[in-house]
Amino acid sequence: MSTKAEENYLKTIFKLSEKEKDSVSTNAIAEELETKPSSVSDMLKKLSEKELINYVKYQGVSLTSLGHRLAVHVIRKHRLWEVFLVSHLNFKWDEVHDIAEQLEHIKSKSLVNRLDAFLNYPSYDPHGDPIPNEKGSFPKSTAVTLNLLKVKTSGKVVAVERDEPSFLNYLDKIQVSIGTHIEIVDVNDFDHSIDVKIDGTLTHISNEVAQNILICVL
Amino acid sequence: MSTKAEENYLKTIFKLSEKEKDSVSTNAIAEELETKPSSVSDMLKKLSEKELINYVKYQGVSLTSLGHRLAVHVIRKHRLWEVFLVSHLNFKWDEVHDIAEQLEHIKSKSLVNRLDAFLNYPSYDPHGDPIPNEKGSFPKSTAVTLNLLKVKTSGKVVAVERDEPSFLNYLDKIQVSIGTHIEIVDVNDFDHSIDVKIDGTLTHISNEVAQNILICVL
DNA sequence: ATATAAATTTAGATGCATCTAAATTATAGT
DNA sequence: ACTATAATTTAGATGCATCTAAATTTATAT
Repeated sequence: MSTKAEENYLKTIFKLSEKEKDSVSTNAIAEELETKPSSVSDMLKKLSEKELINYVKYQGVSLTSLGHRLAVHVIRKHRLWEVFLVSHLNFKWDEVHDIAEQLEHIKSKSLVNRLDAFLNYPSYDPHGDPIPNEKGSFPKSTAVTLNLLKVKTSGKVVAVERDEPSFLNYLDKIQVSIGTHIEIVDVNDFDHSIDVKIDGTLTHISNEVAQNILICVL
Repeated sequence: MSTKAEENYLKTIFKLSEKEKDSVSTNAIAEELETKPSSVSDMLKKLSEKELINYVKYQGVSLTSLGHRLAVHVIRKHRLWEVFLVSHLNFKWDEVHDIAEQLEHIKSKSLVNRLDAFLNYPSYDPHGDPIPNEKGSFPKSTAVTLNLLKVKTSGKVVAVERDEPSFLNYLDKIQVSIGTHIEIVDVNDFDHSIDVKIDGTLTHISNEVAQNILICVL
């Protein structure tokens, strides 16, 4: 049986593995989990003994297939609970992350799958993140981040890559949500910020924000 | 902030306080929580320092008003989640206790109250146990345990006092559920077992089982 | 009233998850 | 190739929740 801390480490390693090529570094994990590298070392040793990660000292880590399965299962639970909180308890999309962080660790063979059925097998959570099915496979998506689009192209927001209320509240303010249509009007070569048209109104968006908005080009 | 273990101790002390007159003993808590009396002593010291219980060494404990509030709040969460599991996720009444034991520890200012609203402010959980409202007050009930009824009296099952699947499955088998009408046909003076009529069919019930079925006399 | 039994607490240990400080290993620049 | 710096690991400590074994207090029974 896995502890809450172990599950959080696996989730983090999974997340970092998507960006970084092969192996994930101790420091990267420490930063993501807001803990000390020495604590990470301790935990990596334990996860390695449980055969949840491949770990060679000083060389970084990767998930074993067992670890990968567990990580995906925790992510599945997190995202399904987020759907429940938003669609049935009327939470806003910036309020659900912290609660889902707790709910994702509830252990029950049937709870997740019944919740999934109750919610009608959703494919995406309120932030547009894909929800793996019971077998662990994710729905396919061909989205690109907003900062990569060329002038005059346009598309629909399908997901955002950050959960912090500060980010989500900013999106609310500039009227960006899942499904919003965005057109690139101009790209600033200096700071890579962009001018976009959202619902007919012109808005200026920094590169950092654009990097965290996923677009499906039409 | 209270830990899971602390909350479980408070819940247990609350439960035992209902039966026992004034104070609850260390051994009683240990037995209920399936732990050692020495572990209980340790925890009582901590709960006392946090002013959640009144504790005098060797004299047993009682909840302070702060401890009482916290215990009732955890019970509220437990019972609301049970309602959700049965009425929306189609769990059976013998399957929900263990999951609710985990869900009751989720911390969020608004989650409980939103769940309460979503469920339409239920007054009783699937086992007939009263659900305290946001302020902590329980719905009134005038029920008595089945073993106390006289021959020829009858009433409706309003609650059961145990959560174990073995007990609940037995009730399912003899067709007893919340709302079932029961009539006392005969009382056996020797072992205090009773003959009852349930839905027209005669059934023999042991005193121990009868002690755990709550009846509202008609 | 006092010995014996029962209940309770203390002392000392364990496992988990974390920390700080120190030691070790890897990496990058010249 | 060598050294400075960065990354990582080890050593040793802390707090939590638990345990066993031993000591202490309370209750009981003659």
